[in-house]
Amino acid sequence: MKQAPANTRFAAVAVDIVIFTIIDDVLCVLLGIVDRPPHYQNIEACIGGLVEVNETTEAALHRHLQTKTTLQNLYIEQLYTFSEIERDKRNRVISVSYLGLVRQSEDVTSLPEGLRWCPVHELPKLAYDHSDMFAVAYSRLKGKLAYTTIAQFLLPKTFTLTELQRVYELITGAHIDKRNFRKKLLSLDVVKETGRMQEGMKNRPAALYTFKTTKLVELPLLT
Amino acid sequence: MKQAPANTRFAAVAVDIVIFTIIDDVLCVLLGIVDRPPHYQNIEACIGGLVEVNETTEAALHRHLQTKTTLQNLYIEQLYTFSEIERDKRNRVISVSYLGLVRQSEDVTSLPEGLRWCPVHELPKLAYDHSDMFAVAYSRLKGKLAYTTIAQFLLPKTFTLTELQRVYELITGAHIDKRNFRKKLLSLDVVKETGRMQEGMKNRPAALYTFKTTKLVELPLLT
DNA sequence: GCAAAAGTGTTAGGTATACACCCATGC
DNA sequence: GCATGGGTGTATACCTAACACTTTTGC
Repeated sequence: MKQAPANTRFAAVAVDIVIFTIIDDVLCVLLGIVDRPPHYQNIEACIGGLVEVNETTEAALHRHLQTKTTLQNLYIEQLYTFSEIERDKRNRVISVSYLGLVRQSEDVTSLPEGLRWCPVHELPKLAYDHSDMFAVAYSRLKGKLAYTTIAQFLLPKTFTLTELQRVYELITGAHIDKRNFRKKLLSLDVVKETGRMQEGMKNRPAALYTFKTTKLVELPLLT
Repeated sequence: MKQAPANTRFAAVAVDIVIFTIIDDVLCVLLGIVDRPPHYQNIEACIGGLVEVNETTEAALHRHLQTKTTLQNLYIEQLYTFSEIERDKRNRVISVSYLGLVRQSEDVTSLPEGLRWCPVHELPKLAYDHSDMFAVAYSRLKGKLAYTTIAQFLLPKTFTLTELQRVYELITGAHIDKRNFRKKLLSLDVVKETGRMQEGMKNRPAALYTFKTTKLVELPLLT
């Protein structure tokens, strides 16, 4: 195993991830119970864990996600590195934080013991500096919504245009005109009709769309 | 001094900074000679250094800037954290990188031995993963130029509108119409006339402007 | 008076916004 | 047939983009 330089026994490096999803028309974030007396008891935080000497921060993140959740196919991007000396009152830990998005689907709601989806508007005070971390993540999400197709990672692979519009409305908090939204979106040439229709609705069924690519595309989706 | 957890003797954490400035109408980046045999000889890199256990990454960055350069009043923002295991062939080092901008002024060109300003279009292959780091920094700079007033940190405190326009043209590589640029800029209400004029020009002297605030302001400065 | 850069308005085309009604389905 | 959300077009205001000449200064 590759060693750190002998004279630089350093702080631990950790990764933490702020994971968003939409459940029942509410934007939620994944929180886990922290139980680390004396400083952190009866308090929640984003999930994460230490980085080993022989793994990248991305590898560490995936390892912690696998051992602590059953979530699959997340969209992940690096967010910010937090290094305040007292950010973890127990030890010196530098944290590389990530933003994660999970598509809406059934298995999202089946979480292991100790984890929960918390609506972002009911967020409690979090352990460590995770309240700041959440704020950075939420701000990044809002920002990227406007000029990328990041919303796709909060929706099922196929979705109705109304569902996509709701993602924008939920996260920006603003009402969007249905006709203008569709006109703009279709002009950007990033989604295509699947030809299939929503089923089991008690009203007129909506056409199902899908993004042309699962990559994040940069373009001004909202003005 | 606060200790790292006993069981987490970790890789070193470093900071590195990609510093841009404009010299003689050319966008340049600060490089320093690296001399670390056997892997890194006769090669340049961005400046940086290790983070100590009892300092934040920002504090470490300022410490290394002070000891290695005479630059003052930089604009600095965190960029990205690089953690590839082999990114430094000598030891495991995670690097928190920063973007730095220095205003054009005389003292910018008086650099200590071993440092130089390299035009971004003549950039050599850099040590470690600093070529990637540069690419991320350059991309961030281009991106933020479009929707913030970040250009102010590449200009003297007072400047002419033509100088400001040149910053945009240099970094985006696109020609901008003078009349449209001025109209847009003035409508955004971020700069004000100082009332003073450029002196010593062999042509008509230009009015000197200044930004209303030295904070970074977010707004669409370019379409 | 000539060279060099500063400064200034108008028009046309495209984009954003505001707005209301009919349609398809389940019950 | 009624309640529910799906789906569609137009008119206006605004913003963007293209474009050329006069002004001021140093030499």
